[in-house]
Amino acid sequence: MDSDSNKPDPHDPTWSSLPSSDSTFFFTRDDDNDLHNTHKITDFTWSYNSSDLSADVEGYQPSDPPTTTATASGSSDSHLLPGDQTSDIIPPNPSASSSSSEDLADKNIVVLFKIESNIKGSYDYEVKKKGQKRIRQPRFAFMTKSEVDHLEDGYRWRKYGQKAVKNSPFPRSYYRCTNSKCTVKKRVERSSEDPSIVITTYEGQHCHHTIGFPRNSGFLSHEGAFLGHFAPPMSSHHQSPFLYQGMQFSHDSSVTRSIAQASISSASVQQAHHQQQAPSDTTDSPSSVSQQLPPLSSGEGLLGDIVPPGMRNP
DNA sequence: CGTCTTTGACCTGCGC
DNA sequence: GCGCAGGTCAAAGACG
Repeated sequence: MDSDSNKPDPHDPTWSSLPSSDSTFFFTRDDDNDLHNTHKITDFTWSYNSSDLSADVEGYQPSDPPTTTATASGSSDSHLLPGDQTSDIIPPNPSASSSSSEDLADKNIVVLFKIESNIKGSYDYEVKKKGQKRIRQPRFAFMTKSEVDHLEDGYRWRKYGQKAVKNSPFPRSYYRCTNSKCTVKKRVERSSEDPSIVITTYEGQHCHHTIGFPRNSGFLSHEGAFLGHFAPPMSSHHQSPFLYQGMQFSHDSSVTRSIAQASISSASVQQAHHQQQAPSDTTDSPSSVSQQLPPLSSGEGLLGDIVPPGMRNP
């Protein structure tokens, strides 16, 4: 019964589903995880593909190995309704993060959230469009406290649309993976309630590697080197060095990698920002985010490219 | 010249 | 059927 207490129960008043568009649900817990009021790191990952639904959830503590791991699994063959799917999914254990909430609040990072439940109760639903069937793929959304709207995640994206969102002063941007064989899309929008939070929704799964050696883009060159450390080949089942982040990837979910990479990118930005704001603050845990990353040259690389000039140290 | 962003038009689903 | 909102297309322009 203990494990059930961590499941989002629609009848449990301590769990709530934040309103969001379409069929996306952000589960949070009023007593501990109010995304609008707290800035906690609660890193966890999801593995999700067409034949198997599973999730690895890990509480993250800066100085300790992951203390909480939960796994939920299911099968698309079971024809679960959306509610059933999400109720099978175990969100991060609030207690695992609460022990370090003071430190984590300083990191100024929000993470994230899984989701996905498909419209109309079907796992994959099809929509006829000009004689063709369009398959709506599973979606994953997460929230990141970031000043950067479009979080880098190791893939190249082409923006194909932007729309104003009702009841929100911030537009929603639509991106598509630039790989012609890849159908992954993502939406990026800012929370209307907390403009510092970026909501990114991925749809689909990459069928290719991240960008290892991109074109002559300064950012991507650094990023490629960065991801070269972190992103295993899709065929690899070795443990990812992302364990440094308290994350663990299961199977081959490139979407999961995208999410985690974006989260780390954001974490790096926020960490840089944090250091810039309080350069003399040495009270951070020695295993804070940036210190767990492979060394990057000072002011260069990922941080140097992501962080707006105004945020950088001179 | 290739790539990417912008942006108005268009398409689709849904509620009334 | 109509209107609204979300999502997508594609032409035009910007940029390196």
